[in-house]
Amino acid sequence: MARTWQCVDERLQIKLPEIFDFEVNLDYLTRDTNECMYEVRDNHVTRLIELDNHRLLIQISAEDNKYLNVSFLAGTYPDETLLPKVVDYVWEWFDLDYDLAAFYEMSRKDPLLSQAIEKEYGLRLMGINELLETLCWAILGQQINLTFAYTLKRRFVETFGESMEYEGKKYMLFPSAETIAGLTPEDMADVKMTRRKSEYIINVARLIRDNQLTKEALLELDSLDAIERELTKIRGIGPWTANYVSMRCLRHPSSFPVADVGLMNAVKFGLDMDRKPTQEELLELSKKWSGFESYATFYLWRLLY
DNA sequence: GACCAGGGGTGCC
DNA sequence: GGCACCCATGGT
Repeated sequence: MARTWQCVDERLQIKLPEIFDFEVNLDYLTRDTNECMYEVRDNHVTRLIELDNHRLLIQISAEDNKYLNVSFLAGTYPDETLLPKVVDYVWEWFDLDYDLAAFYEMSRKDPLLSQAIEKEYGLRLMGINELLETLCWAILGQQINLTFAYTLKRRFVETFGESMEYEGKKYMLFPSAETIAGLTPEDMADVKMTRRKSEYIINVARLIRDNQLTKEALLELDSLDAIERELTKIRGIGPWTANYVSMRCLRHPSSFPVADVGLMNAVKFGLDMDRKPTQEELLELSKKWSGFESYATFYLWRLLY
């Protein structure tokens, strides 16, 4: 979709696609109060990003769900040449390319998805633009409850990430591949993730630092199977993590983390079952969602909130 | 104090 | 290739 935007008084105004609800998306962003990568307050979201070695503190709000407005805080208004990249960043983060109408049309035939859509109308699959951050988040979150996962991420980011202060608040950048690649599991002991996870994360950071693993190369692959094969070669990345990453970062439409406990619980809740569905049952269900599995998963997760 | 958590590796057969 | 077992800590 064409990206229509303009710059007015040092503020970017980005034209939104037809189906979009900013408040619903902000609700998603506040799913855990311990989130450390951005701050949601007074109907806007503020975060620190880095583009071409420039740090920008951006604040995003919406205008009638017709435009997103992006302003730059702390004197970080960039050179004009960087503005299109800010638009790209925001566009990707909010997944504004996705054809929500097509997903909704498919979902209306499915009672389970229909209830999720009614609850979350206008939600887009809020992503994680950086491959390293997505992989670290997925790995550290394996097999622990989400609340604890957010605590681990916060400790990790606050210990090893850089930040910018503005009006008494600290805005964090995720630690760089170089930084993480230089760590040892001992360095990460205070973060209190398992030693194994520390090893996985350091290894992934080294692959990314050395350009052996890039988002661009993964995006070149022609199928979800190929992405899964490539990612699961890496220690600590199994089918769940590969699908999670392809969903949140690579934006593949058909990612489906079948082993996901949250997804199982959501389906159990949505179908009023007295037990969690098995992976086989989930796969059977997902046949109806072919081509839309990523959004189906994302919307179903929201049933639990 | 048990049971579970947005899994994955390893070793055994 | 399927299965049991381990990781290891915190939330409920």
